[in-house]
Amino acid sequence: MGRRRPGTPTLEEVAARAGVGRGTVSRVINNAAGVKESTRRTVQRAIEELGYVPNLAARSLAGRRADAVALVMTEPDWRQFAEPFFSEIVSSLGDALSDTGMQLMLTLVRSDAERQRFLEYARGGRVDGVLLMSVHAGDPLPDMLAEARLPTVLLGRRSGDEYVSYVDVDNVGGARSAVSHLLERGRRAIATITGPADMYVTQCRLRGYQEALALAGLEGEQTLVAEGDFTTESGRRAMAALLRRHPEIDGVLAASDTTAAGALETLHSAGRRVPEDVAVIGFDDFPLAQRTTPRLTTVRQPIEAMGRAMVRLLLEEMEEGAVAWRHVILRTELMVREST
Amino acid sequence: MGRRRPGTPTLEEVAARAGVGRGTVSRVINNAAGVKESTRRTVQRAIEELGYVPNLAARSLAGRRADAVALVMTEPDWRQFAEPFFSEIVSSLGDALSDTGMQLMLTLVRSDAERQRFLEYARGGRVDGVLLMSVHAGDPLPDMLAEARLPTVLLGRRSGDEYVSYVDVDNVGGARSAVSHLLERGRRAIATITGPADMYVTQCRLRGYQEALALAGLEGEQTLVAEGDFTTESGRRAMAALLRRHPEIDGVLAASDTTAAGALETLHSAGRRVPEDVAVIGFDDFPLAQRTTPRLTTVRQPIEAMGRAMVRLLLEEMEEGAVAWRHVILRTELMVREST
DNA sequence: ATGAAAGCGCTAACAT
DNA sequence: ATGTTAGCGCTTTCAT
Repeated sequence: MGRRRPGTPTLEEVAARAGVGRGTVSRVINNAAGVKESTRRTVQRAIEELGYVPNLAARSLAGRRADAVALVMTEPDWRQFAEPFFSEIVSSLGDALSDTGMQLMLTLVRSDAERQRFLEYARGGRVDGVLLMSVHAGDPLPDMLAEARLPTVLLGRRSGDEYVSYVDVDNVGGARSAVSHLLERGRRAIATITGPADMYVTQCRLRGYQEALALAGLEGEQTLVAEGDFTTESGRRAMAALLRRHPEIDGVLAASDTTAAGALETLHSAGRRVPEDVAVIGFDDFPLAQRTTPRLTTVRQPIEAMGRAMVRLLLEEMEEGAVAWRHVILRTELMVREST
Repeated sequence: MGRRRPGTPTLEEVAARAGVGRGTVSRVINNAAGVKESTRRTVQRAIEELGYVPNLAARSLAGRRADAVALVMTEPDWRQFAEPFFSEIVSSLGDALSDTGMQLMLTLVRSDAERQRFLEYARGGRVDGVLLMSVHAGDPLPDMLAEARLPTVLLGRRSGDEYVSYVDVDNVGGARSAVSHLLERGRRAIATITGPADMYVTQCRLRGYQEALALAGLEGEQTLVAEGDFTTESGRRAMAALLRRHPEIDGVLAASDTTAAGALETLHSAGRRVPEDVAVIGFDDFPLAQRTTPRLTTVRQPIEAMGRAMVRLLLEEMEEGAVAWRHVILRTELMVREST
């Protein structure tokens, strides 16, 4: 195939035009020290006049770096994509990366074939590191990347003994404090709508939920637990099922912002008043959902900090050549807004 | 910075191990014809044993192609991201590209700085072509890419005389047939919730809406038009405003699936029955929304075909070196499901 | 401070 | 059918 872009000036032509060596031009475009101010300007003018743009393939080859990192979504059905959580994370990663001069590229891995393709792409040196979102328990991609010694950082972990570098939040603690909060306010029939059962984050939050109940001397009933998948629709469905089984429910811990929104809709339709009859706590509470269905209490995840931490870990791994894994667990915070 | 991955075997080492020349190895990894089956296997064994992976930077440099295309979102506030339409398009692009062996990478351009960064990235040869989604009227990125002679295909156009290659649908016709359909069923007070006013797609659909009314001898009132931004929330808000101004509304044309969903929610809350009191038609109707709020009639966009067409145009431009622009306008289809 | 030169790992054209 | 060779455009010593 004849994919090519002819007529692109090279560094050599710039050097010729500026009457300097190629090394000097290289130093100029990389802002390296040790170039006389006057020559720097001469070179810069030549660059402008020729409309020179560095060839990144050549730079990669010579410099052995890609100046790009991939953010991979392995979500098999990626309705997750639509989560405000997801876009907030992407935003914060973009911000954190913008200082480093690296490009962030999103990649979707929906099948084994795509997983393989991405692996070749990454091992081929097109990215310097990989960030992974929403990893499910059995996902082999982190291991494949680790084996290839590619700097890799997960958002969340696949299990309690995850080794690959990750940034996670204290999900057990977050869930526990949310449920404890409800119990202190006198709620007794507290249900929970979880995320996908094969995600560690789900298990952690469930444990927090159960621990809080146990602390209060209550024993969690299996029928007060409904599985969702972080979407609004799953929140609606799960809430409806819970109400059918337990009309007496007076508190709910939801897996996410959007799940909580779905649950609230169903509660409203069923004529329940919120929070008078039923209090709902979810993880995070984004502006859009707030406008629709304001809640008073949420478990807040420090999304900005999560993005920054992921980038920091990745840079550290890149720096030293992926010889060690690092783990960061950030605190969640129970956020209570006073009703107005 | 010490970003590097040492110990990666090269093609040369593979050649040595297999006892062949580098050319032969190159032919094998590229599945080129003209290699004896026995040597091919010898080489393949050497590749396996060494765990060889081609260096893509070197390949790019020598072959002058990146084997990757970027899908760029320029949406300044990218709640669009959450649209099923968006994920469907990405899916169809992924499918269409998977045959070509090219990587699809999503890129977000949220600011001028990011626009510039992406431009350097693309001009630097990291992608062979660029796909652009949801371009607003004044977006300069398509022109910048065109000037750099980068194969580029837009989804939708910035105006009626767009020149850069694009794939669009017949928005005027789609909107017109939807409104005509409503008129034929006896509706008279038909409102519309549009997309952002600075998008050509919005103007086209509005024109279709007005044309249908004019054909029926009605004159469209300005107050029957409300601006949204494709989101569910904007659908709710706009519908509420419309109902306030025109309680007699008996038909609505919505900008999208999600906008329609929002409008339907508001209608339900207001005690209106759908479609007995008010009929709602939107562009597209995705499974998720269907479950929540089934509608009977939609304007269907051929999303699969749109993705395929975009990839085809891009490949053609790449083939010939971006010497011509191509435009494709796909038909929309009014889809009437019989109520059950 | 700057120029010259040696690669980086691959593809493709040219030999054989 | 396969080996050889000349780049691709840049970064990075090493001289000067």
